[in-house]
Amino acid sequence: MPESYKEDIRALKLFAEMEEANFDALMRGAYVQNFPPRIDLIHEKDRPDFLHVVLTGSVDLYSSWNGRESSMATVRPISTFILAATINNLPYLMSARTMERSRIVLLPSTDVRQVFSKDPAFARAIVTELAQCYRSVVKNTKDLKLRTSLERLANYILRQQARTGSTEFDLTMEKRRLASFLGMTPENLSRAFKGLEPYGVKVSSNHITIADPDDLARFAKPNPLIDDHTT
Amino acid sequence: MPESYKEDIRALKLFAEMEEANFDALMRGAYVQNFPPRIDLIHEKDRPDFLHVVLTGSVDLYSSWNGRESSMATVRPISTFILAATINNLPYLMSARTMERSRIVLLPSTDVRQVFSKDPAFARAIVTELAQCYRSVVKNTKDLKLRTSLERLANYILRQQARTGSTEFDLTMEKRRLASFLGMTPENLSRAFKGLEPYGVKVSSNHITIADPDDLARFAKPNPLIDDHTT
DNA sequence: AACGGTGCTTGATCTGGATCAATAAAACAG
DNA sequence: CTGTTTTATTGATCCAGATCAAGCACCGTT
Repeated sequence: MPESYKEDIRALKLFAEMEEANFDALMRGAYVQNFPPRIDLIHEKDRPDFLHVVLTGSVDLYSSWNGRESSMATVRPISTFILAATINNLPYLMSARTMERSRIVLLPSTDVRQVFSKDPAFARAIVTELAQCYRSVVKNTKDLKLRTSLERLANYILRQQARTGSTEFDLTMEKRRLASFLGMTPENLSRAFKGLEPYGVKVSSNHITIADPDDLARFAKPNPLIDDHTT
Repeated sequence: MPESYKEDIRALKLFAEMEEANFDALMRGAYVQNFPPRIDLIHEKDRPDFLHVVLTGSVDLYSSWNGRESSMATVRPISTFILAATINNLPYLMSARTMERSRIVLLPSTDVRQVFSKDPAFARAIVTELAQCYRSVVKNTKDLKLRTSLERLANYILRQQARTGSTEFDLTMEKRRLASFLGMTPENLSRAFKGLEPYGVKVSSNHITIADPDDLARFAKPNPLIDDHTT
């Protein structure tokens, strides 16, 4: 594996503090792979053979039941998925597919578990990471249970504004996937965008413009305990 | 603190493997408290002063936004809440109140974090615990996004059957709280119970009887990746 | 027993969002 | 480029579930 990839991975908080020797051991079994768009990487119920690290591109985590399907989260560079299954050696709860052309590192699960059990710094880093993941899912559940779909969309737009630091941005995923992620149908997302026009949200194709963020925020009532995914 | 409580706590997987000295240090700062029903223990947004351990009774974790409220989970003996906030020293995402008379141990967060950073066995146990918590919330999200309210209720009843090992049992919480937990209104829960009658579910007051579990399961289509909260 | 409070149920109505259907607009393959 | 497939939009309709409004059962208090 190219040295520069290793540096990218080592830069992650998760791997930053661990012992050099252990990191090397992890990297020895690792390999990189490039995937085209819409390729299934893992499938729920499978056993966690590898811990995945997204270097470029993006990955959609989704779940299915009884013929229905729902997008659960998007993984963007540089970060890992799905850590919890790997650590506890239990079946994946979600499937993963590339959203675009993506470069992904595969770390054998057995290696990860082995290093985890002998490197305290790595174990502690995993704790922090998992705690953050847990908190993100809780926030997402609050979003789903406490808000209407229009409110969820409004807050999603405000989060994107915060992320990009601009009142104008492009959607990072196709609308049907955004709809699924927000727990609604594509038709309804279309109408929801219309429903936010009175609050100054303009949509053309996948480009969003927010005329007056304060106006939108008065409607959306964003809350760090739901919308700030950094804490 | 009575010695027997310490033993109860030590019996938890979370504390079982840690060094004696560290466990003692944790227990030195700990104290037990008895709470009447419906007492608020912690409030979302507060800082995590204590890791809580429920010894007896039960605790409801709930969240609020914009005047709305929703039950997120129930904590039963013997287990801890809310670990993630304590470890990362970040504000609680959920509030907690006793559902009935409850005995609860309070462990100062600073002690927990201190022991966490010097006891590898404890750190590893926390990883396992957090990974499990994470997976539970993901399962809950799948339940919410992939199922109708009737299906959620049907699967909830089947989970209770599995938990109690009997086709007859009493609901462990009042119906209004169950409704909130399942993401519906009390009125709708009432009607949902009626809607399950054709599948052999009998309800009288808070007592549930399942005439034919297979019949109910054919409708509910339970799935371990959503309904088995032990893995 | 009478009282007031709270939670549960039931009916009537309303509405947010899903579904169905049709068209338009992209994205893609050959 | 052309035809094909997928996605997005829009309108019409439908339905699950929320809300509103009584009435009822239960429960602890006096």
